[in-house]
Amino acid sequence: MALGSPAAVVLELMAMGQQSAAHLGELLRAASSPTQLGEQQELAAEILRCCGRVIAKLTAGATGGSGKKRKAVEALGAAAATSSSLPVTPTKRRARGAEAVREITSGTMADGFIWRKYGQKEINGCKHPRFYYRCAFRAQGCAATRRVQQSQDEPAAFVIAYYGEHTCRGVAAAAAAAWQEREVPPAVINSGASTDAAAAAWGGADRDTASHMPALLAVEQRSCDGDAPSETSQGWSPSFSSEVELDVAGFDIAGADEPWAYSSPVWEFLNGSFDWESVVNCL
DNA sequence: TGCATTTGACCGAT
DNA sequence: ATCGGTCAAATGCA
Repeated sequence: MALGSPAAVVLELMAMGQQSAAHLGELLRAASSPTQLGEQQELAAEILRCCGRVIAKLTAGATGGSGKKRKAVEALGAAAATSSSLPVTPTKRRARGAEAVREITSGTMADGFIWRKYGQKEINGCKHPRFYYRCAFRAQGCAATRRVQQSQDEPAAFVIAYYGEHTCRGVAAAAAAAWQEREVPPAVINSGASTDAAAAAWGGADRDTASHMPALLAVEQRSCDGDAPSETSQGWSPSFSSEVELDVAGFDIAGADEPWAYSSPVWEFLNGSFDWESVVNCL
């Protein structure tokens, strides 16, 4: 299945849905009374099953998918097994082993947010290094960070722990609105090949900067003052300058000429303009 | 030349 | 003392 093809888009969306449903299940378990629990849990489980069936169908129907890609898909399915816990107020230096706001296992590093890498560390007892990212809108006061660790036994999977809450959603949403007003022409989907798991997880380019546009950001909007990203010098200006390559949930978008211009099948899905007919034909 | 990324150093927690 | 998280100078790329 070609990366960026309609079927790939559906696969990606289903994985996102599966992840969300799993998270919802967690929340329900925590918030519901025992009497409500059964029905709500069943509903969440039903969503998971539906997503799972679509993913299974698409995976089975995929032509010539590499082993690596398959693994990534499997890992996405495994992402349903997520856990959430207590919120943590970010401090300058996080206490070792401090609990993440959310921790997931995913076949992709794409999560709809824009991250900037600020560190990498070899961790005792881990084959793979650990990556540290913070939100690209740190200058606007967004304190969200995440820690990415390639899974020991499943190289195509990444354990992603999130710390702090995003307060930059309003910025991204405003940018999205601006984009829609401008009716940017269709962007080019970059489906470049990748060799290692990390690169694959980024959808072909091992670049985290400006790579994951707010598919999720636009869903949940929260205000955050500040305009375009502006932090500079020693690196806190997100790289949405002239030639931006964007990647929404794993699909690279090249050719946008606006800092916040982005277009992708995933985005089309989210704003309701997705071409379902092509998907049906594809299947 | 300006930018993002890399990587060794630093610092706080255990 | 050790380990993990962050900082920031050095480096590389467009």
